[in-house]
Amino acid sequence: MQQTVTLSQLKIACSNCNLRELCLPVDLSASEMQQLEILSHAKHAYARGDYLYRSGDKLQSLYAIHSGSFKTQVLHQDGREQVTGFQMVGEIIGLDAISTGHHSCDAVALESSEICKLPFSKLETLSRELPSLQRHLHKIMSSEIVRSQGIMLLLGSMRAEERLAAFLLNLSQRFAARGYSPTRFQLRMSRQEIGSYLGLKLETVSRAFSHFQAGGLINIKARSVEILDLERLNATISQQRRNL
Amino acid sequence: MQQTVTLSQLKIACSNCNLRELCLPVDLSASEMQQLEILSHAKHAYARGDYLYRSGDKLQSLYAIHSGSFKTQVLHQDGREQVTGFQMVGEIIGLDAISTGHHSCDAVALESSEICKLPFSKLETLSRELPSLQRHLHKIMSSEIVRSQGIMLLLGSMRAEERLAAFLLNLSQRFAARGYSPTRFQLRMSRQEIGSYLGLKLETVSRAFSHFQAGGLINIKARSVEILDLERLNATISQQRRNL
DNA sequence: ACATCGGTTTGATATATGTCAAAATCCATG
DNA sequence: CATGGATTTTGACATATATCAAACCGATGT
Repeated sequence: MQQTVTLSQLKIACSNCNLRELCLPVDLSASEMQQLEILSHAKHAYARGDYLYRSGDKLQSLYAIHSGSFKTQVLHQDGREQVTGFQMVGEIIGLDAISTGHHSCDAVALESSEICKLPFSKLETLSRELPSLQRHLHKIMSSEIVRSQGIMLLLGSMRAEERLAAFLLNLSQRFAARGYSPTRFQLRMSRQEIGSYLGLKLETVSRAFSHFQAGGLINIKARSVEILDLERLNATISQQRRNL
Repeated sequence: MQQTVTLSQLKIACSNCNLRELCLPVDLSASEMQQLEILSHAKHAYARGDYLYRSGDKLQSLYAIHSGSFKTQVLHQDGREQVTGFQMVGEIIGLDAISTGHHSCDAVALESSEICKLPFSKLETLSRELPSLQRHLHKIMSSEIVRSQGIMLLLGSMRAEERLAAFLLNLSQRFAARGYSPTRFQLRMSRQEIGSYLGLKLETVSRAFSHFQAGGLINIKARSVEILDLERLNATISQQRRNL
């Protein structure tokens, strides 16, 4: 017999560990809830620069970011590196390791951060019993696929300033979704890292920022950003055409 | 009571529908096998240029390519398009739709092709009962994530000829894995499409091909490719450095 | 307060790739 | 087998972004 819990109870359970991405507004029995909770009790701290995992590490867990932020990067043998994403509170990382059982990229803390580890084998077992968890896991993975389609579009067919505008707008939305200001925020990453992510050199990133500033689109001083004109920033994308 | 089937039986079942990616060398009971088979009986034909699905279409199935090949592409509102992948026999497409319940890209046949539809809801139900199917589904999704990391690296930090070399080598491996020659094959896509995929203009693709040909790395005439020097083609990548 | 060090901005110049255009080739169709 | 439209190749030139270098700035620690 199932004793269902209310949505608010569930939310409290979630906010314990801030599993924004993992929790769904679904009915779960109390015992199911408990099962879910055992997944996410341990919390681990990382300092700026710490590796959450490295390419080649064995798959153990997925990682829910409880606070702080991370970057993921892939390294080519010759030392080239490419930042593949910036992750913030509530996002799940580590999905790359499911494919081979070993991570295919590094995850590095951009600031002091806390992580909830979600042992993957437990997650798999549990998601066989909880369809809504299963569904959600699938959605998280699929979202990551969709996200990377967006990056491909960006890298493959946008020019420098369009890329940077897209980047800023994406951050803006994600901050907004977390209840922070969509127009004033701190960048957690360097120009170099932004450049790597966007397929640009750091100087190009810097110049594009300066240009946006000169145009009155943003205010930027070092790493603190204020978006002054979301409208025009949006219009920046898809203005300069480049018919690939 | 479970009556397990042998590996070879399973392979036969797979080769029916060529679900290279979907089937695992695992023990399944005969009834489980039957369940799996009901997924994959229908086969559908597509002609060159036909859409398998379009961006916005509702998620119905995942699609296993039984023969032929496809491209996937995302469209930006302004008409810009980016090819996000070329898929061939045995590969599964449609994963992008799981996230929102609607497809986020188009899938277009590059030649006459046949598709096995795998109704996603059945796949989800079934994978709750068959852990090895569950695991495999997860692996397929994760592989797609890993693949796109590779594309990001390519688009973000390689130069034109490196990209094209990586592209050719990737095709070569995939043909080899399917029992075809790794050194002689037909391209199913135009220079334009290759360019879109690699973030280059078609002229640049053409020039790079010509350059490889002049260097004795490949023989290319229209869409038929012969790789003459896999070694040096490999070395092309990671030679010209670009420290992003 | 000062020195130091990474990160950022800005300038001058170089270069890879895009753009435009024309010729060559391929392929489908009658 | 011939024709015409699409695709591909090649050339000349333009341009966005990289490269190299110097100055600037802000945080950190002495």
